[in-house]
Formats: sequence, C-alpha cells, structure tokens
Amino acid sequence: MPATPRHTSRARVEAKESSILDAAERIFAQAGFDGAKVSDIARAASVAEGTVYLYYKNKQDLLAGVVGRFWTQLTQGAEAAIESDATTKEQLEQLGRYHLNSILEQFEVVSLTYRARPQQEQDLDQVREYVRVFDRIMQRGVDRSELPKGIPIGQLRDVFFGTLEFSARTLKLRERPYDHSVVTNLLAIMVGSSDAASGASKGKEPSNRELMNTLKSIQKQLKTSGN
Amino acid sequence: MPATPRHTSRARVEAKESSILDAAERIFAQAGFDGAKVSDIARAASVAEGTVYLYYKNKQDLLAGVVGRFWTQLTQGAEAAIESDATTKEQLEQLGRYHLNSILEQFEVVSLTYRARPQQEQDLDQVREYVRVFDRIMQRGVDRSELPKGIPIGQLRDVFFGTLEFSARTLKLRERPYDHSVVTNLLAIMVGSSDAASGASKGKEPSNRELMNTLKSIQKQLKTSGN
DNA sequence: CATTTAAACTGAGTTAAATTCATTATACGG
DNA sequence: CCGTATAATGAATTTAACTCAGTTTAAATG
Repeated sequence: MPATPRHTSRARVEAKESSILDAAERIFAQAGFDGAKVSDIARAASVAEGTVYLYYKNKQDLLAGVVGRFWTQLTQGAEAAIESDATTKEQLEQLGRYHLNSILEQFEVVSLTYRARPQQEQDLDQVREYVRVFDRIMQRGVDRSELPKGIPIGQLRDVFFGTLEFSARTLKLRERPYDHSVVTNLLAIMVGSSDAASGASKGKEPSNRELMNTLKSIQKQLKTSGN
Repeated sequence: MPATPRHTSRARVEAKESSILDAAERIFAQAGFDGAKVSDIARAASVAEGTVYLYYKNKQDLLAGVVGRFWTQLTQGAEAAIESDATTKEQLEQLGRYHLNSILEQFEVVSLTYRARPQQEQDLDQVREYVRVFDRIMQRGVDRSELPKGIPIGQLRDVFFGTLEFSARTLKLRERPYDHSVVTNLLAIMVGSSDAASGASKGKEPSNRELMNTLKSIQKQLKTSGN
C-alpha cells in the first residue's frame, strides 16, 4: 500500500507491486510459506527487503496478496470458460474441467491458500467471489428446471469443489495428469446419469422416476387390453 | 524419539511424550501453528524447552506427532462406529456421520493437518490408514454387489471425503452445528436415491438397469400378444 | 534548469522465537 | 552406596522477520 502516489505514476507503482507478487508467487510455490525468505523474494523482485514491507504489512499479508490474485484470475478464467448459451450441465462440465485443470496446474499456489489465515477470515473474499460462478450456474439451472435432485445448492457446491479438490490431490499424489473422467463422473452423480466411467453416452437418459411412470402406464395398458 | 530407554521405564517415557503431545495439541489448536511458541508448549507440558526437542526433531515434527495421533484415534473411532453386519449403505452412513461429526468437533486439529508437510510426503501415513476404512466398506460393497454406479472406488473416496470436508468448513463458517442432511444427501447421490433433502424414503428404488430390463420384457410381451 | 519536497527506496540494526548443547539431575544395576 | 547411562535443563546461539533513520528519485514550481 504505497499510500496515494502523487508524484510517481500509478502505473509504475503497480508494476512494482505486481513484480513483487510475481517473485513472491514463484518463491512461495517453490519453497512453501515457511521455507520462503522475504530476503529471497526481495532479491528475486530486485528490490530491497524493506521495500517489500512498503507494499505488504508482513509476510502473511504478502501471501494473501499472492493467493488473492490467483483466485481473482481464476474467477476471470472461469467466466471466460463458460458458454452462456450452454445447458446447465454443459456449463458445469466446463467449469469442472477448467477448475480441475487449473488447480492441478497451479497446485502449489492452491495449497498456499490454506496458509492464508485460518479459515473463515475475511482475508479471502476472492475465493468467495470465485464460488459465486458456480452459484450463478446453479441458480440459472434451477430457474430453468434443468436440475433434477432436491439437494440445496450450497450442499452441491461443497460436493463439487470438495470432490474436485480432493481429486486433484489424489492425482498429484499419484503423479497423474488431468483426468476428465473425474469431472464426468462427478457430474453424473450430481445432475444425472450419463453413464459413468466410460464417459460415452448418447442423448439424455431418463430418470428412474420417468421410467417408473412409463412402466406403470404400460402395465395398466396390458391389464386393460386383457392379456 | 527418546532412543531406546534402558534404564527408565518405557511407560514413564511414553507418559511424558503423550503429555507433550497433549500440551502441543492444546496450544496449536488455540494459537495455530505459527502462533504457538514451543516455549509455551513446554511450559504447558511442565518440561523445559529443550526437552521437547528430545522427543521431536523440531516444531514441524511435533505438529506431525499431534496430527498423526489425531488420525490414528479417528481410525479407531471409525472402526468402532461401523456395524459389521450392516449393509454397505448403512455403513457408509455410519462412517459419514462419524467423520463429519469428528472433524467438526476437532476442526482446529484437522486444519493443522494441512500444515504438516506440503502434501504427498510420507509424513501422514495415518491419514492414508484412515481412508482405508472407507475403502474396505466399498470393497465389501462391490463384492456383495450392493453398489450400483460404475464409478471407481478411488474417485468415490474423493467425493466422500472431499464433500464432507468442504461441508464441515461451510458449517463452521456459518457457525452451524452438525447437519445430518449433508450425509444423507451425499449418500443419495453416491449410492442411490433415497429421496434427498427430506431424508425420508420407503423401500429401495430399482436401478435404471433393472427398470430397463423390465421395460424390455414387457415390450416383448406386448409384441408377442399382438396388440 | 535549479530548487524544493514528498514519495520511494534502502539495508544495517533490532527483536523474537526456534534450535543447540554444555552442564546437571535422575534412576537403576551391581 | 557408587558408577554410569539416560533424561532433563535453560542459557547461549542462530535465523529470519520486521523496523527505521537516512538516502535517492522524480515531479512540480518559478
């Protein structure tokens, strides 16, 4: 927070701030929060150690800056990745694909998120902003009645992001690359069939309830026509 | 790691080790990893600061001790919470209830888990041991054909634990207590209907495949009897 | 262009907390 | 009881975050 620069151009100040963030992200990702020395970050950003503290109150605050920027960028990317005229399920698949891919690619930064203030703090409004992308998709889905299950959106959000995050950890652990079946299967259980695992599925499959109704009407017909 | 005590009774040494762990857990949970001073932990355990380092290589290692013990206890509790003669779905519900409840109650310790070495390290074998409880339930379910979906167990594990962990965070954030509908709804999408949200559901609903077969046989019958 | 001055920057110095280790205490076998 | 291996202690050391008095920079002014 370099106050309100009256003499120096804002652009220059912001360039420096972002170069510090770049360096911090690099070093944090490499060495972890504890392993990263502020002096290293300063050197990587070509500024004196004290300069870092002109922009960020302390190391924690610097981390919050790195993490906050990451989630803000993720929000922008997510919005770009979603086609506004797609069905709810397609949009969820787009978001799921984008999310899993991103957190795999920037796994270290995502992990740093958990170091940015023990939970609930207001520090990470950017994360909250990000999940709204999901909420908007779901709300539209509800409005258009494109969502079967009667599970509250808030709970489905935890299913969605919780599953993808744990899946990412598992993939990282096993040193596996992005696996689209994770997204496919997640959506299968969240919004409806579409044959899990294999991923191939032509057309919408009817719900159990729909089949059941058809079945009953046929049975009735059979009885009526006296077999 | 107090070497191999030859002179002093093992019991005494273990008592001291566990009293250090108790103190550490208390202080860590209270102040967080960074906020906790080793000197405070030592005082709380009524030992000198240096003594802590006889038992644990450093502060990180002490944290790993606390976290490891927590997950070991969780594993024991989980095994006790599951009735061996219940159906797969019932067992999953028992585990789900137990898990969500436990991580809500000991939320701070769970959060500390993420400070114990950046992912994948072998540090937390105890966590891996814990998830095996889930794997065993699922494997038995597959053997007994009590599980419909064709999603790999590994992926369902991420759905299960990922969802419950994120749900716990959400509940904590909103300062809400344990909510059983989270477990109910999770199981509904994981292993089968049982009418979400409300939780009430009488009788097992037939699977798509079963319905489809019935449907086909009726159609055949219709054709044969020449409508 | 020289001057003024406030914003930016610097890095040596301060401080706090983790970790070490020389010293002391304890407990057990003989 | 004594000798000795184990355990415990806490003062000293080390490390790295953070501060701040002094220096540099750059824009506004005449």
